Amino acid sequence: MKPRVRFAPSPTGYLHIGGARTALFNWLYARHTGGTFILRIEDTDAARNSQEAVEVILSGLRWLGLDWDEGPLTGDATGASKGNCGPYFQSQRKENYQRRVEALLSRGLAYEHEGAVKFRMTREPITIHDLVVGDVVRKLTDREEVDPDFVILRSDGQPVFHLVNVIDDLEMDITHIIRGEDHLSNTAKHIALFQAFGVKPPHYAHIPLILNGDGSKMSKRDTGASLTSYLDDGFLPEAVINYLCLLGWSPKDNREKLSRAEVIERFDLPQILRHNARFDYEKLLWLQGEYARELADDRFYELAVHAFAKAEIDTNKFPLAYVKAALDTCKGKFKLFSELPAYAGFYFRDEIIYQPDDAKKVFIPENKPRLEKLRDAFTKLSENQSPITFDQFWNSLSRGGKSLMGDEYRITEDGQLHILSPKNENKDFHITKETVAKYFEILSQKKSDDFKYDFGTYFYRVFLTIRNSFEAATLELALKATATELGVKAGVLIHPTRLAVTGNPHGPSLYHLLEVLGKEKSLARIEKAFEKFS
RNA sequence: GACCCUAUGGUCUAGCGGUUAGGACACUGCCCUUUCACGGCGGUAGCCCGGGUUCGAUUCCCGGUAGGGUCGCCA
Repeated sequence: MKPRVRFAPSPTGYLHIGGARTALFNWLYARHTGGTFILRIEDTDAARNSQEAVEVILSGLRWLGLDWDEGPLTGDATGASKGNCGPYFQSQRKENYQRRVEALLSRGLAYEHEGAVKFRMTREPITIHDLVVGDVVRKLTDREEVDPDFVILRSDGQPVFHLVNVIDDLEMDITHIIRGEDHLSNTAKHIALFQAFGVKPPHYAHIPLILNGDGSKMSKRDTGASLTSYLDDGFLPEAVINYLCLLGWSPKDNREKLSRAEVIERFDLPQILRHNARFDYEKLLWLQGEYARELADDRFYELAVHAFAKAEIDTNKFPLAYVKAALDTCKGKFKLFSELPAYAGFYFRDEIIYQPDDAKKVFIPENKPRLEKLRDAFTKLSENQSPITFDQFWNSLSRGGKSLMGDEYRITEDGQLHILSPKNENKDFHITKETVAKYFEILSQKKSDDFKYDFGTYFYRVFLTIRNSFEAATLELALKATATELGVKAGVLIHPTRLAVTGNPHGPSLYHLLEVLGKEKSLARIEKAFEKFS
């Protein structure tokens, strides 16, 4: 018999990233084995559930490309579905539960208690044969020793999770239950229920949980907990899928970037890891960059236009060829589509918006390994020569002219510790607006010393208008020649020009963006910038 | 409190009774480079602790510690 697996979320209004991975692993197992992937909505808590909340789940799974073979087609609990084991909403399966509970009652396996119905739970330890964790012997806890029985029907007549979960898995012929490890302890109850119904329990596979970057439990409020946030931030579903595969599962051959088909081929339950994994946003971002770079043009344009639209930039007002040419200069240069409006908005805006200076700051909290090292060192010193201040600590690091890690340190007045990377005077590659302002100044001085014309007018008119062609290659040659003529490095011309035209010290290739932007716009912006800066 | 799971650099992981403990992200040095990004070549950093088994333990066993989960008329 082919495996039948299911993803059974509760519609709470959002899809947890951990839930998405549970869905993914179920889906992968079904696709790998040629089995069936079922989506079931556990909406027993009527007060909390809504059609919108179900839609969030459906759209999330669709975005990830996790198609289900059986399950609802819309968020409407009474609406259409596919598959022979419906309905796939628990709110529509009440009679089944009632019937099953009555059977248990009549056989003395359950009993009424204060208006509710409780299941007579065995007091013996139950062994769970888990495909990931191995055999687990679950004993009763001290509280359960007092009363091992648990409620299966509330006093208001509503069935409880443990009951409905088991009944549906039973009636839907689920063969493998792949779910989060948070259910491992509960599994003993479920096995006991299956046995009470006279059925052999399905196979279990409990997968490790996803934790926050700091190792704490990822809860609803944590950033990145909701799948929707990845869609909103402009992530690609293939990047998210790939990353999720790598959390708690390994192809075991050092591959990191795997296509969907490759994962389906390799995926199996025994390779699932047994320990929880922390969510590493940086690594996801890396994969995002990998996939973003190799996006097919059509899809790239579509996503880019959408990203601009979200930032209220209407690219449709521009000729299609212009939009495409503009976007071509950006491809492979950014990772998240949410970055695009700030990165390339200058192509489509009349006014230049001077973007905030995003030069990298070397501030200790972003530098965890070192921070921990420093903390260790500080702790040791504090223990040995207490009391010690941060100043003394720093002095000890600097003793003999060498710092601990070969870097310079500085402690500010508020006690914050900063690391200053060694300065390299030969490098001016980290362009900030400050640097650019300096270049403007150099250019202004050139004007008074060497030229009798207004510099901005002179240089840019000559450089940009005298040429017949306004093409990237020509522009590059002309600019470099002019720099030589002026006796300055090319960067002294390049960076002010970039800032003038784009409003950003970083961006696409200057020559290419000038070509796309065109002579008129480029010149107008340059002149305006000279008024502003010089 | 009880029960259950887990433990390889900062993070995700590969691996093995004898290895120079491998890869990726991040960090970092150099090269390339107009910036950003990409790419190339390097670097820092790891087997949680204590016992036991063994000629030998990161690997097997036990204990501790730490992290996570569960013990609901939530799911």
